[in-house]
Amino acid sequence: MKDTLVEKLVHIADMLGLDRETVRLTYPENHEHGEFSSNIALANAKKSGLRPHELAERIVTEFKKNIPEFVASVEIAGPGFINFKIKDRALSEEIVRLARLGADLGRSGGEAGRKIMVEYTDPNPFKVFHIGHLMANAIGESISRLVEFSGANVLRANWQGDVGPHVAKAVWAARLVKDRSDGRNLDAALWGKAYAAGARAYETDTTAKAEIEEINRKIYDRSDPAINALYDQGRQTSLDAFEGMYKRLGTKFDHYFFEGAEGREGEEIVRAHLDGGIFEKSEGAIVFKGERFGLHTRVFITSAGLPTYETKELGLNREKFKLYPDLAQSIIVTGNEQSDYFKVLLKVMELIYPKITEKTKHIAHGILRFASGKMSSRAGNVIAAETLIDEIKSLVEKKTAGRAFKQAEAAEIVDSIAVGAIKYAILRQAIGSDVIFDSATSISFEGDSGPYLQYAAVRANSVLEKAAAEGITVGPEGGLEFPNTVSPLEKLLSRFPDLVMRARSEYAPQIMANYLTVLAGKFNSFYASQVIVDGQNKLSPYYLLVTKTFLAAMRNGLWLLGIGVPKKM
RNA sequence: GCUCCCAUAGUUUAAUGGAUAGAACGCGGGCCUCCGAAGCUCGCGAUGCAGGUUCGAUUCCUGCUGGGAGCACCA
Repeated sequence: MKDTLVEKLVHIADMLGLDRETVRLTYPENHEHGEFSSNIALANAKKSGLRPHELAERIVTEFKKNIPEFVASVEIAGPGFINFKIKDRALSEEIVRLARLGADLGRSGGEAGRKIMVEYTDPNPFKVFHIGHLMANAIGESISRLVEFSGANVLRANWQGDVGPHVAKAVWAARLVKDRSDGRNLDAALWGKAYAAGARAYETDTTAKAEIEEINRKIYDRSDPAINALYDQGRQTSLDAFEGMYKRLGTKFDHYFFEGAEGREGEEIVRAHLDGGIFEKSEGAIVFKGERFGLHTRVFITSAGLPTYETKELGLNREKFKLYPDLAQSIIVTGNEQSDYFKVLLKVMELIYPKITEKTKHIAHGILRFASGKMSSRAGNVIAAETLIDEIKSLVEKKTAGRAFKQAEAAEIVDSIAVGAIKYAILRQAIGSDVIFDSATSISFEGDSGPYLQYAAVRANSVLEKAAAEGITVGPEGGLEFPNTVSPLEKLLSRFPDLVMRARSEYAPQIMANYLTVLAGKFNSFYASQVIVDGQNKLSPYYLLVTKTFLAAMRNGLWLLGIGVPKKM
């Protein structure tokens, strides 16, 4: 319906000599303003030399010459808005149409054939998978799924620092621990502690600092068998632990890139452009002077001859397009503390390989902070993702204590609710600003929360199950009885496919999160205002059809946020 | 010091330059002999300050105030 109206308005805009780019339809907040609204007359009044109201009248006159069947009325309101009201019957029929789409509701083919890589999470082996990684993962996964729904072929990528000073610090400390513990291997948590211990020693102990720097070099050139063995074991242990976390979060990566490999590729690029005016030598290091572009200077090769993160990333981004020359877009999700760094990197990339750079997009997110409670962030205190999830899990367990679940399904339900609660808290607001996660009060499972959405979906599912048990059919497509007036639920539900596209094009999961919250509220009101499953009511099959469409929208909408719908809760 | 980002009810936040700034938590009322009350329903309550652009500014521009981040061999 929206597409048909836009098409017609574009046609009229062309006829009247208006800017067709200004043709946009919005959903008015006030339902008295109809289902769709256009400000085209306001936007073009000045250029056309007419008053907004006069221009609106001309447009409406043209529009009425051939009015689409589903339109109930067209009115000019306020300063010159054109408001469209849709027939209730047409909205009901739209719900029938959406119901037929089933699991494909919201999918479109606009980006079919496009290959898009999304890089996110990026934890470093030897260090803990912390809540920053959790946040990046939630956002990156949701963006990946939004892109996937538009028909593109998404390649999920993970970029991990398996070499560098942080690794040397961990290996240095691990060596000492191993000497004292019968040569037993360290698990992922101990490796995380080893890193922290090594990092402290590096700051305070000059002997340790020298040893760590030597280990760093040995890791790069793999010259010491004992170090190699320790390093290989630690790397694998960390990566295995990360896989467990991805499974829990519902992410599966297609590609793992490592700094060890890309660093060598990056070095070649830097050395190849050393005399080309991009890089220069300074104090023994090779640097890029960004000041001439309004940026800052960054080191690419250290005075010790080792590549820095920037060089490794230079290799990485070329490698992505070497692997997939037909990549249409490369999206990189990181924390916003890297925003300025990325500006420098993208400038260097633009100077070296402009075509790749055009297709590369950096998305920056904020950090997860805690207002109060035992997880409130103290300086230098890194919170493991697992700690947060377990904390929320225990809250969920308390909350669900009164519910009778089978032992086997209880664990799955609690995990689904806990992860859903955390993901929703991250995705409900605009990417880029910090998420304030108050572990004392804000993890309520009421109102604006993941569990609220899951609850509405579970409830809808239980209604449908009851109908099936009572043998009431869900909206037979021929001879379905429609109500005279449609509820706000159907109106909102009909926007779902359009909202998915908007969330995708703006890289904004929060558009979906917000929409689902309002939608769930409308369903809850719908549910409260009449009995849906009622063998005596001729409208019951229609109500069930609306419920079915609602559930499909919730399932797909929550899936786009990376949140599952439990069977019960 | 320089650069970037942010500022909306008590709190956490939404709003492709548009109409009466939308929610949630909290607070105060009402609703379970009816499909799951983790729900529904009614009420109170907000655009940091000063200018500018515009028919129209939470949104764009300038300054100020307050907060966060980054700025040479870390990632």
